[in-house]
Amino acid sequence: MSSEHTHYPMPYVRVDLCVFTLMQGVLSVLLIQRQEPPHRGAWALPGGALRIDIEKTLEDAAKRVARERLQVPIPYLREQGFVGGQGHYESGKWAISIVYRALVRSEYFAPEPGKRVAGTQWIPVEEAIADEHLPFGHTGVIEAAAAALRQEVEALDFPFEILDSEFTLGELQHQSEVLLGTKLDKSSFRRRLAARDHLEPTGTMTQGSASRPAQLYRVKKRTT
Amino acid sequence: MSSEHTHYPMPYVRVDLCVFTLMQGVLSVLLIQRQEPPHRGAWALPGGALRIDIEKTLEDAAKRVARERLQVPIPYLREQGFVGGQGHYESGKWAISIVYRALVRSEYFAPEPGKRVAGTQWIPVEEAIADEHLPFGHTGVIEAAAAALRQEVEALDFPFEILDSEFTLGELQHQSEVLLGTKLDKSSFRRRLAARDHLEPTGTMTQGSASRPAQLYRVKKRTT
DNA sequence: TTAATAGTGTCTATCAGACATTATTTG
DNA sequence: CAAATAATGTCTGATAGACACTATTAA
Repeated sequence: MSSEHTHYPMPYVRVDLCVFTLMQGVLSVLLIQRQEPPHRGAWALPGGALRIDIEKTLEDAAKRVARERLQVPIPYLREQGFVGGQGHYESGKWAISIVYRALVRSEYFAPEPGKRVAGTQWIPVEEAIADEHLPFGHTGVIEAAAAALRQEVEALDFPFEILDSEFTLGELQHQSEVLLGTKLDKSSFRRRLAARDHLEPTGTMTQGSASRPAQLYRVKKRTT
Repeated sequence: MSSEHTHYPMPYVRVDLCVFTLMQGVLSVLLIQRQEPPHRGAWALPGGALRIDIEKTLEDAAKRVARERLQVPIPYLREQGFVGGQGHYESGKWAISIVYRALVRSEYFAPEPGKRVAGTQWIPVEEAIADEHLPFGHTGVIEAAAAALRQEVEALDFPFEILDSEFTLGELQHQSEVLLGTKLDKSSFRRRLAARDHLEPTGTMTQGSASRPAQLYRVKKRTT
């Protein structure tokens, strides 16, 4: 009896990135303009073929995709999910997309069109979701990824990666507000944060801020 | 310039199932004993190669895997996630597992060893998670899937699929308690349920129960 | 009657949001 | 001084859990 995995044809496997940032106070997602078919000229999530000949993990692949397509290194990668099926990428052909999610600081993450990319663009998530024309089912992917991100922020299971290593609670609150798209109450926000017990004061304060100095905090080292 | 997806070697792609049920009041997961290498003889999640030659979607693949390996049809499939990398399935080789989660009623879901399966077994989730010897990283997969399932139940975003089409609130609460592994307060459970507004009374009551008859409920049709 | 479960009401602790107040800096 | 933000306190409304109580059936 033949082994179960002998010589079945395998699908085309891609790794796609859903990279979010805050642009002018709005949660935005990074799209690239495709330089190659299918959907040449269209805007879509950055992604690329999985290269099992040169990498060992899916996360490696996601990082390489960022380097190649966007010419920047990428932190904060989280597994988002998968989509696929026959005709997912090219008509009639089988393809699977493995999707990773990221959140970056736009000051430090300046994507430049790389290999097979004609252009890059941050577009507000709400616009992206409203745009039914995104290829490869990316509209749905972005919607799901943004929901997952916002749920993290609401639970204060926060991607602290996008702040400096030391930050004030005011800065943290502001980031959260922009990510969620709503105002938060200061008192309540701090109470909830304290309950999570993930932060600790550094002992030093901000200086020269034209207002009262604020305590700086850092993320506690995990005792996992 | 060559197209981005020409002739890269692709990984072996599997679809694995994390099927849960309630056995004797304990949340349990279905394992199969492998009849083929790798890990011949070991117990692991049921799964199989993606067959792009005979199916069109990943969900189709998951359903076929259930038919072939377990000889039963499967309802309630949810996307769970992915794992993979070099050596994930066979030493040195690249493989990806697409994982679907399911919850079934053990009275109606009687798996029988199918193709390449030496045996099937329900084992309590806590035991499975404690067992570090499960191959293919399935320990972690089961842990994540059970957490996702329990989160659904806690939020009363409930897999009503595992109940009869008409059921009492007592039955529903009992199912939830077993899934979560904790007792719930009746009054509070009903209040939260009412707030969700997902159920409606059928108008008829249970009969012959040696205790007070209970109102039967059904799931409201979604107005999505 | 008792046993069993259904169904509901009440009390309380918790917690998040609203809002006020005081503190501390620069200009 | 005013303007700005930090930091904290207080009140209130919503909600979940604990618990009690009544209701309705079979045996």
